[in-house]
Amino acid sequence: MSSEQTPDQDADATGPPSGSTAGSDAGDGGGEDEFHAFWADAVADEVEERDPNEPIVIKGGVSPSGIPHLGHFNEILRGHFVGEVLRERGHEVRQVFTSDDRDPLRKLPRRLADADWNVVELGDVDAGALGKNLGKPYTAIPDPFGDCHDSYGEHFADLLAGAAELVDVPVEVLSNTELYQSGEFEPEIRTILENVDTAREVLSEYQDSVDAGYSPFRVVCEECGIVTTDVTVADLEEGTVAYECTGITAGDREIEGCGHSGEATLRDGKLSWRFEWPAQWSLLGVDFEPFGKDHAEGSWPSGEDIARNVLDIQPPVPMTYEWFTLNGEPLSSSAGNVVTVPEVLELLEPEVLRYFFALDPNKARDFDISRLDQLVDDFDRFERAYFGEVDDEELTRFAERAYPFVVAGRRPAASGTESRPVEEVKEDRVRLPYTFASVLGMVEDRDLRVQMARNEGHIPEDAGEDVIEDALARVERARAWAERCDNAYNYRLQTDLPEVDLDEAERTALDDLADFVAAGNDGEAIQGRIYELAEEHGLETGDLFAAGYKLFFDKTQGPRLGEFMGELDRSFVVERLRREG
RNA sequence: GGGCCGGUAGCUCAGUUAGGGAGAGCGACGGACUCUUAAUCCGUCGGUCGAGGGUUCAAAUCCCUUCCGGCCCGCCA
Repeated sequence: MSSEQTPDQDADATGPPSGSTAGSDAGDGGGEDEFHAFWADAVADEVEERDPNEPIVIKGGVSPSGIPHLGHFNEILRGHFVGEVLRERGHEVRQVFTSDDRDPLRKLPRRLADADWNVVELGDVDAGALGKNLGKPYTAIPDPFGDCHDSYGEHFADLLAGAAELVDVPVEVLSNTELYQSGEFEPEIRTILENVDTAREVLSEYQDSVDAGYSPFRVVCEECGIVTTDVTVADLEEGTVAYECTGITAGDREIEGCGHSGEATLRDGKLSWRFEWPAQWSLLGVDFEPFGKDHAEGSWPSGEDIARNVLDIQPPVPMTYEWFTLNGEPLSSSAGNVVTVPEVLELLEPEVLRYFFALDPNKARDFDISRLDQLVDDFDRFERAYFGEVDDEELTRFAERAYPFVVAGRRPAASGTESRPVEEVKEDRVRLPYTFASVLGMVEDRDLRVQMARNEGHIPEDAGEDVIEDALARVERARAWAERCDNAYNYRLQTDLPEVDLDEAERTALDDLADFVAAGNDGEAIQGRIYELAEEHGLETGDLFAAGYKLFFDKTQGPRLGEFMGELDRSFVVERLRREG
């Protein structure tokens, strides 16, 4: 489970899959542990050791508290890779994702996103109306963007599911609220309430505040709608509880209750998180669940205990993932340090993003947008390693195993819930180096981009049209990256003559250069000629280059000028050098 | 205070499962291309493997201690 408010998690770390780290070295299976180059295989081993029933159930979950961001994708993609490995081993796998949407809204997020991922500030919606819903379940709060969804909770759960589909991970989203309302959760709630003394005893070992008055079940007040905690069992046989709406504590502030006293059924409330999580395992038969490191020392140990000693089930195989940072800072919805999946997919291919999550979950990583070129380069190298083109044994072992899962996601089939793999491994695929792609992004013309790529040997002569099209797709993304970061690749060939202020020597030098270009010399020759002309006209080379850059890019720096001009239409270059248009 | 996870080159990271050569990419620097101008190619530099101790013929890897960072041990996810 990932979380809602806090600096959200994300990183990765295979936690101590129960078997691997701590515990079980003493166990039976010594010797059968195989080395795996891909962590998902090691996790899959552990899942298989449980002798799970088919289908194997992999779960994740999150509170739909606000904009789904990249951190939440640990929850989805870590499970996805394990699921894919298990499928490959012949198992039937069901990957579900609970929207923990009966959780109460504890504070208003600073920013929201509409159904099309447009991020808006809290002030752009009716914050006052939204603020009246503190303490109420997400599914009991109106969609802040009007009627696009039935509730706040559904709005953000839907965004998350949509984002998962963008990276070809189909997840089955289950609403907690529905599980409660439909009565599906009742058996677990009953078991816990029937054994409430044991339940308290178990949890009290992990939480000091648990005393004889603690109720694992909370009720949504029929009067004011908040999730209140002052609950006592009235008649378990009838399935009713009594409550008094005394309010709840949300972070540093108290949400006042209305004081109403009433009775409610087991469908009208929710289990506290520490019980809800194991109850989900029980109800859904969960075999594997990844979670952020915040849970590793908190709710996981108590959940495991509750599963065994209150619900009498075997807890799932756990996996802790480390959180990652964004641009060197913790992800934080409140501080605004978040990036969404659609945003990221404007900058790189889905498989590169999937690759990021295929790396060791146990290591905290930084998702640094200013250096995405490095991530993409790493992915390209990883890809080449799969095809045996990299002299690196370790990387090759990892790539041979993980690459097919990284490039091949799944999409729902036309009917039913079965999914199918997409994106076959393509051997003839051309990947333009990312920074080179951003150089191509300086020009608009598609044919010119192709020609430049061919000249540099990045596109083979025999490349088919579809291969070229695929390769060019990266140019738009690299272009978007250069613009977003406004970095050394953010130059744009100016279609109209920029305003330039040149001195006499510069003008004559440029005129001479125009003649040289007009005579049909190629890019390399032009590049050389610039140096000669600078000398002949008593100019600093830097000044002449700057004049050239000014003419073509309206900046004082740019890519290798001569070669670049050599790629362009000759008459255009000549005209531009003569400041004629 | 207790616990979990990390710490390997300027940067991003492999390598720790099972002890034996300290590695890659990028960057930087140098060079080539008539050329100081971010796309190509060649080369070089670059690390007390956070620190200290122990075990061992041999430790980045195992053990102990310790420093730094993140997280948990309240709430909540």
